Amino acid sequence: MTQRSTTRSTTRSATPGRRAGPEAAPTPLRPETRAEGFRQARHARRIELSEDYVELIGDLIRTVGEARQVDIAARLGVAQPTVAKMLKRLADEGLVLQRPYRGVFLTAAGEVLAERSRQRHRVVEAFLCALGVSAETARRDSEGIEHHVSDETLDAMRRFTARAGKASDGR
Amino acid sequence: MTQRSTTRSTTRSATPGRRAGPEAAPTPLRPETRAEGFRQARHARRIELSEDYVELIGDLIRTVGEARQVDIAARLGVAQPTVAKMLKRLADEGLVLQRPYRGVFLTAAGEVLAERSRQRHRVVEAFLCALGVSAETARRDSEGIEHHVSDETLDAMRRFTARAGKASDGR
DNA sequence: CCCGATTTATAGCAATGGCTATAAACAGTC
DNA sequence: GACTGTTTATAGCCATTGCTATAAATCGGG
Repeated sequence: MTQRSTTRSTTRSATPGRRAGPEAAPTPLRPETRAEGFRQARHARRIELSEDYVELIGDLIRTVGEARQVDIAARLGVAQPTVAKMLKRLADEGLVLQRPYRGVFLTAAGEVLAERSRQRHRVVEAFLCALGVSAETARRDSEGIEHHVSDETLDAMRRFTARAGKASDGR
Repeated sequence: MTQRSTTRSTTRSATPGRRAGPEAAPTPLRPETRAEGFRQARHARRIELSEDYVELIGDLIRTVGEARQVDIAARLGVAQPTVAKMLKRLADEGLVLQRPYRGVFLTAAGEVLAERSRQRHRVVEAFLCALGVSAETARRDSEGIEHHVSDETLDAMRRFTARAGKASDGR
C-alpha cells in the first residue's frame, strides 16, 4: 500500500470558470474510473518481477535440479549481482530460501506463487497460439502479458483455447 | 541500451562436473531464448509510462480542451508532483511541450505516439470484450496488456474482433 | 487591487532494479 | 594440499518513479 489519499482535489473534470470551451467532457471520461486501471497496472508492475523469479526458479529446480544465480541471470538476461539482490528481497518476502553458496529454494509460499504464475503463463501462451500468432511471438508476448491478466480474462482465454480444438493447453 | 555483455559465462546449462544429476536440461530450456522475452518485457515496462501519459494527455486535450497536471494526476491516480516530474522527462524526450503555469501540449512526435497508443488500447479493449469478458474488466486489463502486445498479436486480435461480428472495434 | 483558493513548481526522501568492480567461498585437478 | 576457475557475496553507483511538504504563481471575486 503505497499511495492512499491521492484522490484529493480530484475530479470535477470541467473546472469551474476556466478556459475550457463548451463545458467539455461529454461522458467518456471519469477520472476515478480510469485511475483504477492504471493503479492495477502499476501494482502488477510491482509484483511481476517476483513472479518471474519464482516461476523461473521453479522451472530450474524441476528441470536442472537446482537454481543457481548464474543460470537465473542468464535466463533473465541480467547480471548476477542483480539476481543476488533480488533473491535477498524475495527471501525477505518469504518466497525463497537461500543458503549461502548453496542453491536457492522455494518456500511453500514461493511454490504456490510459482505454480500460479506458471499456470497463467501457459494459459496465455497457449491462448496466443490458438489465436493464430507464431509460437515465437506467443512466447515473447506472453512474458509481458501474463502479469496483467485478471482471473476473469484468464478464464475467457482458457475457454477460447479449449474451444479452438487444437487442445494446445489440454490437460 | 542498458546492458550489453550480460551473456558472459552464460549458457552451458549443465555445468561440467557439478551436482546436477543426469546431465539435466532435456530441451525445454534455452537460456538466451528465454532472456529475449524478459528483455522485451523489461523494455516495455520502461516506455509504457510515457505511452500512458501522452495517450491520456491527448484524450484530455481532445475532450476537455486542455491537459492540466491535476487532471492527469487524478486520472492516473498519482500525486501532482509525480506528474510534474514526469512531464519534465517527457519534455526532455520531445514528446510534450509545457509552458510554465499554462497547459501541456503534445509535440508532433507526442501526437504520433499518443495516437498509436490510443489505437492499440482500443484494439485490445475491444478484443477482450469480443472474447467475452465484462466491459469493466476489459477496460482494466487492457490498461496493462496494451503495452506488451506486439504488432503480430495486435493483428490477430483485430482479426478476431472483426470476425466476432459485433463490429465493436469497427468504427 | 487585494484575498483566498487552486494550481504548478521545487526540494528532499525512499524504494526499486539495473550496472561494474572486486573480494570471498567453493569445487575439481593435479 | 595448493592452484585454478566458477560461483556467490558485497560494495558502490545511477536512473526511475513514487511520495510529502512547501513555496510560488495564477485565477476569480469582491
